[in-house]
Amino acid sequence: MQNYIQHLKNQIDLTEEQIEKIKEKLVVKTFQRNEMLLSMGDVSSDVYFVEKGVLRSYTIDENGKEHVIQFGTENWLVSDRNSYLCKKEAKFYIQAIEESEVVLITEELNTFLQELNPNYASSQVLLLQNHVRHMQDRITSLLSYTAKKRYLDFIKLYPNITARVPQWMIASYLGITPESLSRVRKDIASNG
Amino acid sequence: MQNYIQHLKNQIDLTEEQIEKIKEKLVVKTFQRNEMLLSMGDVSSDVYFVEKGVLRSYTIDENGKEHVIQFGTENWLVSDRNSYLCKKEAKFYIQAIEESEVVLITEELNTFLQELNPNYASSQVLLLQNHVRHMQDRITSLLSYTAKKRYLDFIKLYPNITARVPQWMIASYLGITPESLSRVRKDIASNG
DNA sequence: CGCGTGATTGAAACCCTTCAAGTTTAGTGG
DNA sequence: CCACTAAACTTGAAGGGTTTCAATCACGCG
Repeated sequence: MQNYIQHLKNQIDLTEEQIEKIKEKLVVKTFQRNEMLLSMGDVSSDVYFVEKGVLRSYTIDENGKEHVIQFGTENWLVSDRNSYLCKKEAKFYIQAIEESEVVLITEELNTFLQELNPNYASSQVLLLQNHVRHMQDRITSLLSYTAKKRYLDFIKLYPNITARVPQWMIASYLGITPESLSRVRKDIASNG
Repeated sequence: MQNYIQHLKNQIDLTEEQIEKIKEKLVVKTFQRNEMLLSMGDVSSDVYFVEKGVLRSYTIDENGKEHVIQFGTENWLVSDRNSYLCKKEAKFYIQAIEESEVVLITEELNTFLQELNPNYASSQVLLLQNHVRHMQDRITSLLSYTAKKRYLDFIKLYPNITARVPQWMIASYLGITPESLSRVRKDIASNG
C-alpha cells in the first residue's frame, strides 16, 4: 500500500498519525491474471488504485466489438466513475492483465479522507480534470493522425507497456485491427 | 440571464433573496458572429454559459488542421477547463458562431456560489463527470462507427444544429472532410 | 454585380479492414 | 521438463471507406 500512501501525500499533507489511521482502513486485494474487477451492468463500489500490475478497462459496442478504454499500470487509478459516482450500471469491464495488487478506494475511505482534509475534495477535481485532458488528447489524436503516429505516441505515453500487454489489446486501444498494428510495427522496425 | 438562473436552480436550492444577490454579480456579454471569446495561448478566466446563440471550441493540430472540440448552444457550458482551473495556457480557441449572449462564470462568481451553498461544489463534480461520459461516448463512436453512423448520432445529440452551423465545422467535429460529409448526407437523403 | 466562402461532384490514391493461411509464442498437463 | 494445444502474431491479396485534388455550382455580402 506504500504507493497509494505516497500518492495521497502528493495531494494533501498528512501527519504520521493520520497515515496510520488511513492504513487501518485500506483494503488491498490481489487479482489473478484475467480476473474481472468489475463487469458491465454491475454497480461499481470502488475506484481502483494499482499498486502493482496492470489493469485495463474496456467496453463492448453495439456490434459486439471490444474497445480498450484505458490501461492502468502502477500508480494509476482505474474506475467506471459514472457508475461509482451516480450508482448507475457500469458501461465498462475492468480486468487484471497480469496478477495485480490493487487498493480499493471505497466510499467509506473517500468520506473519511474528505473529512480528514478539506483539500482532498478539490484535489479530486484536479485528478478528474487531468483525466479530461487526457481524453481530449486521445480524441485529437484519433481525429488527426495515422495509425503509425498514434502508436508512436502511445508507446511514449505508456513506456515499456508493450512487453506486459498483448498486442491485440493495444490495437484495440488505438482503434485499429491487430493485423494493422502488426504491419505498423513492421514498418517502424524497417524504416524507423 | 434567466436561463443561467434556471440552470443554477436545477443544481442547488436558492431563495429569492440569494437569486437577487447572484444577479447583481452576473456578467452578461454579447459576442458578434465569428468573435473570439478565448484564444489558444491565453489563460482562461471564465467559463461560458450560453444564454442564446452558438459557440464552438476548437484546436489546431501539429499539421495546422483545425478540429472542432465542442459546440455549445443554449444552456451549454463551454470552456477550456484545464486553462481555467490550472491557470495554464489555453489549448483551445472559443468562438461565437452566431451573435451570442453569454454569462461569464468568473472565479469570483464561483467562489461566491461555493460559499453560498456547499452543494454547489459537488454539483460541479457531477457536471464534470457528465462531460467525461460525453467524451467517452465520442471516443467509442470514433473507434466503432463509420462516418454515416457518426453523423446520424451527431444530429440526434445536437438537434436542429445543422441549420445554425456551417457544414464544414460539423465535418471537423466528426473527424472527416467536408467532401465526405457532403457525400454522407447525399447518401442519407437517397437511401435513408 | 462580382467576389469569396461554402457545398457538391467526380476520379484517383491511400489507409486500413477483412478474410484466409501460415508461423510463432505461451500456457497446460503429462 | 517436454510435448501439445490454443492463442497470439504475421503476412498476403482483395475490397471498402475516406481523403485528396480539381472543377463546378450556389449563395450572401459588400
